[in-house]
Amino acid sequence: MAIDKELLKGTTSTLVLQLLSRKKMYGYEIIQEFEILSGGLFSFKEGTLYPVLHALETKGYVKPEWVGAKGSRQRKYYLITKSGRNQLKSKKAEWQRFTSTIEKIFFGKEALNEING
Amino acid sequence: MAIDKELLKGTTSTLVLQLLSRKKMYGYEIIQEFEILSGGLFSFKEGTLYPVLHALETKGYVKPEWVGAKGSRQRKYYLITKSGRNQLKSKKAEWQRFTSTIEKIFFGKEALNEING
DNA sequence: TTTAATACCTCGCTATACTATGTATCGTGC
DNA sequence: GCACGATACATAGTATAGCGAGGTATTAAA
Repeated sequence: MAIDKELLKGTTSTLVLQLLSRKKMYGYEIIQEFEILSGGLFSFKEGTLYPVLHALETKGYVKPEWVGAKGSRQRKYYLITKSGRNQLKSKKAEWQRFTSTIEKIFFGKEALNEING
Repeated sequence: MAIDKELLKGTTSTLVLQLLSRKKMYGYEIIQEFEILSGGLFSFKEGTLYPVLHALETKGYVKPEWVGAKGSRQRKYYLITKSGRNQLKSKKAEWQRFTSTIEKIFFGKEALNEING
């Protein structure tokens, strides 16, 4: 298995990193944004997202930043790190290798993004 | 989650059905064929494939057929059923919806197979 | 005859995503 | 003022996929 087998199970962490690569966001905001971006096709549940964010933090890919006036609602914003950007780039490349291969098997042709890209 | 969440975890069953849609095959042969088709990018382990084949059989998507002269090596060939072909078609469509969405998020464009296909 | 490849199988482990639940703040309507 | 839904964080328990490790047996090659 030259490709990370985890890719088979999910792209959750990579999707989260992708969103954070554009702007810092807080958990609840990420959940809503995915709902919109996917056109309702899929959504992240809280029980999925928060542990993922904590795991990304542990690995040093994101850094949290509490924002909010004292005594008011606190929002935990996450910022992607340099290491996180490297990880994102690597995982997206892996995604393309994986999907290219699946497309070839499913539809009997080279992946279009290799022909055209 | 309008899309089957299982897709996030794996495309294994669908890949197996895809191979069986072309010709009947036996387990060990499927493992070797995937190794070749994926160019060594990934492979199915026996601990994964055999349970998958049994699950597909339980669902009625494939039917087993023992082949081999009496007293000689027996090979358990699997044949895809009509129901299995319907499932395959449905799952491949689901795969395309899913990857289109991910591509859009990752690379900020409509999936190429929608633009060109 | 020993070894590697072929060919089938199952048990237990790990990791992911989900459900359910808990806590607390904020905005709106009455 | 307060009830209620939306916002915002979090964790515990559950289900399941894929894998590692092990088992059995046949066949071919050294």
